[in-house]
Amino acid sequence: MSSTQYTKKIALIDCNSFYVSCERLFNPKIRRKPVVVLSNNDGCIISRSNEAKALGIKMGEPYFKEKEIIVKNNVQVFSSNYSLYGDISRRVMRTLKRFNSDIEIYSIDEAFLDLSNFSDNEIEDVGHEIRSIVLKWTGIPTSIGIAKTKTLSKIANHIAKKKKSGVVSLVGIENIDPILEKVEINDIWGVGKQLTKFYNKNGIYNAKQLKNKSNTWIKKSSNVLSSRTAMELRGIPCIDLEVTSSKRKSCVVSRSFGKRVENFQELREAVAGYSLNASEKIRSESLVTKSITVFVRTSPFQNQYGFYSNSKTVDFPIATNNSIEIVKSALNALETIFKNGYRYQKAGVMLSHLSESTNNKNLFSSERDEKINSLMKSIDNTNYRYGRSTLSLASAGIHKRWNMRREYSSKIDTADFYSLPMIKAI
DNA sequence: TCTGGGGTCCTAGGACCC
DNA sequence: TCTGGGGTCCTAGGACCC
Repeated sequence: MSSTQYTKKIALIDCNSFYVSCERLFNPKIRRKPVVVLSNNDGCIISRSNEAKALGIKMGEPYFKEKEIIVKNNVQVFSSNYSLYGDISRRVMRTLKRFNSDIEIYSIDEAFLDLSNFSDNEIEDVGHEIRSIVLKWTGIPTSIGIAKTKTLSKIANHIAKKKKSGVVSLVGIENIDPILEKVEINDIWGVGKQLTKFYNKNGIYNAKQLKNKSNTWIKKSSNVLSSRTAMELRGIPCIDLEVTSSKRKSCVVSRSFGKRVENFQELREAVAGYSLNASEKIRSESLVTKSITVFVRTSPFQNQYGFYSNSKTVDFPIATNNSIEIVKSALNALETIFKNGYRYQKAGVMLSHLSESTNNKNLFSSERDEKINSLMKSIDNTNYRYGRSTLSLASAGIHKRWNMRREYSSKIDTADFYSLPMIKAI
C-alpha cells in the first residue's frame, strides 16, 4: 500500500524560545543556562529557555513576581531587542523559502509552509532536513509539525516541541483520534480562555471530543470560526494558507511609560512621538489613513489611585500619511480625553482604515501638499540614514522622562549585525 | 385607533493570535 | 515600586431606508 502518495501537507515551523535563542547566538556563554527575555519596559517575561521553564518561571508573568526565583538561580535576564529579532527572523524565513515559495509568515517566529509537493513517504525526512538546515544557516533551533490542515499542523508542532527529534508528522496516520484525545481543548489553535470555559461546560475537554461534535451545534452555539477549527481537526482544510502578504488594515503604536505621567505636557509629547512613528510606518508601506484613535489609561492593577481609560477617534477629511496633520489631530483628540489628577501608565495611537496611497493629485491637492510630501520624504530618508528621530517635531519632546525602562539590553545593534561574522554551526 | 418587515451598512467591543 | 505590544476577524445592535 506504500505507493507514492501526494496528499495535502502543511508544515508549521516554529522557532524554539525565539528571543532567547537570538540572544544566545551572540552570547555562547548562556547556551545551557536559564535565560529569560522581558517585554518592553522590562514588564513581563515573554521568552524563556527550557532551563528557565524547568524552574517554574511562567510565560507572561510580571518580572518582579519572578525576581526571587531569577536571582536565586542566577537566571540571565535580557530586555527585548526587536530590531535584532526581526533581522534573525528574516534570515530564518529566507531559508524556509528555499523549500517552497508557498509560505505564510505567521509571526516573527512561525511560518506555515506548503509541502504537498513532497511524497507522503519522504515527508518526515524533509522535516528533519528543514530543521537541520535552519539550524546550520541561522543558528536557530526549531520545532516542526506536519499535517493535512493548519490546525492539525499546530497540534503536531505542539507535540514536536516536547520531542528531542523536534519533528512530528501526522501525515499517513489512519486514525489520529488517540493522538487528539491527549490534546487538551485549550491547546487547540483558536480556542482561548472563553471558548475553553464554554466547551468544558458542555463536556468537551479534548481535541477528539471537539472533532466529533456536530458542526451545526458548534456553529449555532459558538460561531463560524469554531466550526472551521472542528472541520480542520477532521482533516478538512478550511483555513487557507495566506501566501501573499496582504496590506495591513491598521497600525498601532503604544507604550507603557517607564514612570507614571501626570503632566499634560508630557502626555502630549508621548502622543506626538507615537503619532510620528505611526505616520512613518504607514508611509514606508505606501499607505494612507482615514482616521486616528488616541487612547490613554491609568494602571488597571493599581486601583487605589482610581482607574481611568478613554479614547477618542478623529476622521480625516482626506486619507493622509502626513506627520504634521496626523500629530495635530492626535493632540486635539488627546485634549478632549485628558483628565487632570490621574497617574497615566500608558498611551497610544491607532491609525485605521488604511488604504494604498495613490500619490495621484486630486481636486483638492495644491502646491502646498506637494511641498509637504517632499518634506515627509526627506524626513524619512534622513531618519533612515542617521537613526530614527534624528528629525522630529518639537511637540514630540526632547527629554522624555517617561521613556521605557530597558535595563538589561544586550545592546546588540542591527547596524553592527551585518559586520559580525556569519554564524555557522559545525 | 391600529403602528410591518426586511434589508444594508456601520461601529464598538469581544475573542483570539503571537 | 514594578504587570508588553501589535494585529485580525466576527457579531450584535443601532441607524437608516423602502
